[in-house]
Parts: sequence; structure tokens; C-alpha cells
Amino acid sequence: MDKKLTIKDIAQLAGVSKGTVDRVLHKRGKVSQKALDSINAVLEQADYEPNLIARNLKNNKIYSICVVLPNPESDSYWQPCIKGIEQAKKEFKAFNLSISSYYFDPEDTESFIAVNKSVLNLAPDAVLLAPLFYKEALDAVEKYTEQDILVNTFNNQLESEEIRNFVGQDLHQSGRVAAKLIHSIAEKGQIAIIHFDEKIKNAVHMQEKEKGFRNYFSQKENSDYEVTTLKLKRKNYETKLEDFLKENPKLTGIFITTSKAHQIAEIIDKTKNNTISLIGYDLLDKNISFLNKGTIDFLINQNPKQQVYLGLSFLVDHFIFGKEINPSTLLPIDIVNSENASYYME
Amino acid sequence: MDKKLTIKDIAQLAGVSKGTVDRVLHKRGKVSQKALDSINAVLEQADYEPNLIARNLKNNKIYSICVVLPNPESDSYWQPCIKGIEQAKKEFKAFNLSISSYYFDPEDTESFIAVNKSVLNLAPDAVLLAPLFYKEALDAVEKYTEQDILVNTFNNQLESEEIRNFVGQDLHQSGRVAAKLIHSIAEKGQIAIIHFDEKIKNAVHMQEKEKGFRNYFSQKENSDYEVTTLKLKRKNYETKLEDFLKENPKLTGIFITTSKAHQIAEIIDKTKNNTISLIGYDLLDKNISFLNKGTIDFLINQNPKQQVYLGLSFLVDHFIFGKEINPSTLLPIDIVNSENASYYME
DNA sequence: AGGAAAAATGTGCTCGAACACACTAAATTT
DNA sequence: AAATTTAGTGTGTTCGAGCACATTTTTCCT
Repeated sequence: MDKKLTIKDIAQLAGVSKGTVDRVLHKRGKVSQKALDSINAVLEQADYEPNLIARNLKNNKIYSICVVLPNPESDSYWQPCIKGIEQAKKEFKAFNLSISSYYFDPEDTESFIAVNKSVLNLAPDAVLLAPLFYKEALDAVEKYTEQDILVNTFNNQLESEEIRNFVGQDLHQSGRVAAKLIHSIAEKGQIAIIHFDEKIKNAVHMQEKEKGFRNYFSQKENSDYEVTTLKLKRKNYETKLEDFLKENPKLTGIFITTSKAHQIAEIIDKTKNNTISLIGYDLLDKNISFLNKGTIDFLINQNPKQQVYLGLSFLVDHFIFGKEINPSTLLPIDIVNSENASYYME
Repeated sequence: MDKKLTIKDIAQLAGVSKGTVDRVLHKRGKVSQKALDSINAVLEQADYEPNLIARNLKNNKIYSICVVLPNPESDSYWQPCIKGIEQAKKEFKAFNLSISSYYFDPEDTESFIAVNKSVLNLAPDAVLLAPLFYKEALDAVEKYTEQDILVNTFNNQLESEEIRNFVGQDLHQSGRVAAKLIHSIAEKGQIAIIHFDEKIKNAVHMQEKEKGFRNYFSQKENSDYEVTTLKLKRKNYETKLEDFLKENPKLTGIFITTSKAHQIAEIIDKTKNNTISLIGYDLLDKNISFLNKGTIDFLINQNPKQQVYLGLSFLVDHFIFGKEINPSTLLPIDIVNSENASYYME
């Protein structure tokens, strides 16, 4: 049972006191060359690792973390995030943490600004932010950083020097995954990319996915597929889609770039057209039900729960264990069909 | 900044000393009814959580964990496990852990017995075991348990009261996932299930997958598929498969129940037959290369790395944080194509 | 050489839980 | 009533890192 070396052990081996070793370890100077040499000699061959538990006992500060995300009641895509936050709370309750959530209205820029303002007033140690509104998010990040509040982001990428960590997916690659799936299951013919969302702020998301999707097919030389893009909004989407289906009888596949695949599936179902393959995003109950029915062939899991959970666990690693934060973490792009869906829904 | 309550705080609130509170918390008796009542009253409305960091600092025992698994050089399926172990070591180096690996020859029962014997002699605190040889594994588990060594398993399920935790996949469901994939991509016709492995000990694995696969199709009433099973061994498998292909010209899909899909793919490739869909297991380099080429359509990831990592992290949770161990953890059955493979290979 | 300043080094306390041990007060025995 | 057991309670030390402060040693100047 070879115990781990402590500062005291190192001190003894080097023939000095623990205070001196401590000064060397923390490079706080005031150490003679002689002592420095002997301590370094010991350290080099002794592979000392500080006991992080002991270190932490001393620093018994309570770290407060605020998670800022859209209200899951407005958009159920965010629902799993609550579970992710709960899991993190449970998992990390051993440490001195205070995690709280703050919701904004995903349709309302003002509410995003307001929520961030009030979180700023709380002066937490860190904020985990879903930066839905690009410009406003940059503003918020700047203000947080001014107050020395650490900001990590998830779900939406934000180009900022001040962001310490991003957890999310590579949307371009996500589009490629969808394209490969369509390529696997859809017959030769026409393929539609459907952007179905009111929200302008999702435009970047949708565009990146489209780019990836088209990129896949453009790399295949003898492509038997023709790719068209269709934009739908809540208003009149039914007749618009029905018209589109009539105008494009050779349609064999549809890629929906948002979580609204179930709304498309409903219409496809009505037309009793079994030859159109459907690929969409996110494991909403409504989507799953069409997946089980067979109308939707595959869903791609963007894993919002894991995004938040990982974002929080990185903060814990940083605050509690002093680990370096990885600037970017790209989650796997999970392919989901009716048979493996349950595993991704917890 | 409301700090967490300590034993001392509780003691003060209840008007006793920390020693008495400690006795109540650990139910060590020797406490008067009066003191017990007042302490319980405080505890009830104060939701005290012991500081696990402080507790751990005191109990500075080094927990030793042995991982017993097949030599990755004999079967590269196990290669990712090394990474999983390394990751766990890195992640948990803050705690007093000593994790070491022991390899046995997956073809040799005797080596399995021998390795377990020598691990038993090391008297670790816990063993994480890949119980490839059923009967011998049960023996080993019994001996470990006699010596009060905690045993968790991964990859292969073992029916034993003494196993505290299993991390792996639901093989039956895994077969269903494969069936659904075949159903999505293969044309009507004949489907072959190929069991390609010498090792009898994998028989249960392969059978469970076959059952799940057939179960899926038997639930579809108007099935346009006919499912046949073919067993192949290393010897003569080439000619045997070629004969099979000639005899079954209507073959549209193959499900390989082991990680040997690349060997089937090689032959299919030679025949220049593009109409046969291939589904296999595991992200071996050779399999990935056929996945990128398009010969293999999907791979199912059994996630050996995650299995070991999770198995170890459960042990840490148990030893360090006193958490209850979940008896069984079933990992997601990841569907992998050429576009999302990289995320599952670390 | 004497003394002050600067540099180097060591000591001691803290964090919270856990537990051994010392101690007090009540109960029982002689 | 004194002696002894036993129930109940409090005190003090430990774990390892970190840092303030005390102490010792060296350097430098008059």
C-alpha cells in the first residue's frame, strides 16, 4: 500500500520544511538556489501530485453558477436541459455548488437582455449560457467578463475571445450525417431540405445544416439526387407543403433542419405516401411517435440534456479541481431510429 | 453567500457538542433522549449534508481496483478499453485510487483462470471484470466475494447475486436496431444473419442478437424479407460465403453479429455487388474503412471504452462518495455511419 | 565589528468529518 | 456514605494543502 506523497514527504526528502516546498510549488520565490535544486531533484523523480481533496477543503467557498436558457415551456426542445441540470446538481452536491436556472422567452430579445441583466446583478461565479440572440449575447458576455464572471456557452456557437468553453454539435457535419442517411434510404429522385421555423435566430443553425447536407451530395459525383430548399413558417405551412408535394411528384426524401419534423410527418401521413423518407431533429414526444409509426425514418439527437450537463461538469472541474477548460466540446451526432430511441431519452 | 452547515453548526443550534451530533449521525448510541430529540429537530429543518471532501480527506485510504479484460492485442475489439481506463485514471487522479489492468487470452480459458487467481492474490478493493468464460467467471466471482472484494462486470452479462453492477448493452435490442436498419435500407428479398466467430463463448452474444433481429421481423406482419442464418468460421469462410452468395441471388442484406464485418465486406467488394446492404458491429479501423468506402452501410457501436470508463466511475462513486451502485447500466446502442463515426472513436 | 535590512526558512493554524479518549454526572453496588 | 460502574458528553487530534506570521540566516553598509 504505497501511499501518495505529501508535501511533508517531499520536504523531508529534500531536507527542508513544507513551507519551502510550498513556495517552490507555487513559484512564490524567496527560496535559495540550493533549496530549489534539492526540492526540484526530489520532485522530478517522485512525481508528486497535490491532494486535490485537501486543497479543496481549505477553499470552502460556495461556487454559484447560473444557467441561462430559453423557457422549456415555450419550446420543448429545451425540456431535457432541466433533467441535465438536475442530474448535475445531484451528481455534484458533494461539492460546494449552488446551481440555479433562469429562463428567457426564446421569441423575445428583450427578455433575453432582461434575464442576463438580472443574472449579472446576482454576480455569480459563472454563467452557462444558451446564446440564442447573437448580438445581444455578445453584449452580455462582455458585461459578465467585466465583472469577472466566467461564461461558458452551449447549443449555439458564439465567436468571442471571452467564451471559455462551448458545448454543442458541429452543425455542418450534422447536415452531412443527415445527407448520408438520406442517401442510404431514399430512392433516386428529388430531395427537399425544409427549414421550418419562425425564428430568425435559428437561421444560422439551419443554414449550416443545409450547407453540410449539400456538401455531402456535391462530393458524390454521379449523384442521382436533386436537392431543393423549401422554407416554411407556421402560417399556411400546410397548404404550402401540399402544393410543394404536388409540384414535385418525384420527391423521395425530406430533411427537416429543425425539431418540427412531426408537423411535416403529419401531412405526409395524410397523403398516404410511403415513398418519402423523412429525417429530422430531436427526440420530442411527437417526433418519437412518428418515428415509431414509421413516417419519420431517423431523428438526429442534438442532446440538449448532455450539453448542459457537460457544460456544468466542466465548470465543476474548473472550480473544484482546477482543471483547464477545453475551449470547445463537440458532442456526437447520434442517429436515432425507433429501436434505439429510448436510450437517448433517459 | 449562505455557507453550508457543518457538524459544528448543528451542534451549536442543538446546544450540544459536535461529538454528540456525530454519534447521532452515525447512530453509534450513547446519546440521551433529550439530546437526540433536539439534534433531530435541528437536522430535520436544516437539511445538513456532510462535506464529502472533508470526510474523504480523513479516510485517506488508497482504493485499489483491478480491471480484468482480454488482451487487446489478441482481439482489437478491446483496444478502446485501454483508453477508457486511461481516461478514468486521469479523471479520478484527484482521489486516492490505484487502477491497474490485467489481460487474459480470450482464446484460453486457463489464462482467464490464472489471471483471476493472481488478481485475487493482490487482494484489491474491487475488480472490474469482463466475464468472457461463463462458468469460470462465476467461480472467480465467488472467490472474490469470499475475500470481500467487490466485483463489477462489463460487456458480458453474468447471472450472479454477487455482482454489484453490470455495464453493457441489451443484445436483444441491439439485434432489433440492426433489423430496423436493414428494414430501412435493404430492398425486399432475402436477409442473412452471419455469425462469424470461432469462439464458443461468444455464442450467447450472437444468439441474443439473432433473436432480437428475428423478433423485429416477426412483428412486422406483411414482411417482404426472408431471414436465414449462416455460421462462418475462419477456415474456408471465403469459399463458403461465395457459395452462399451464388445460391442466394436474391440476397439484399447481411447482418454480421460480430466485429468481423470487414472480412465479409472484402468478399462482397470483390463481387462488385452493390445491392447488398451490410450491417456489423464495432468501430475497428478495418470496419471504418469499409464504412467510408460504402460497402458497410452501418456499424453498431458497442462502446467498449465507455463500458470500462463507466464501470470504473461507478466504483469511484461508491468508494469515494458512498453512493449506491446501480445493478445494471445499459448503454445506448449507437448507430454509426461514415459521417458520425469519428465522434465515437474519441 | 556592529547593526539594520533583506532573504530564506520554519511553524502553526485553518478547513470539516471522524473517532479516540478524557471527562462529568447519574445510577448502582458494597 | 463511599466506591464503582455506566451512561452521556465534550475535547483534541488527524488527514494535506495553503498561507500568514515568526524565526533564523545571510547580506550589506557604516
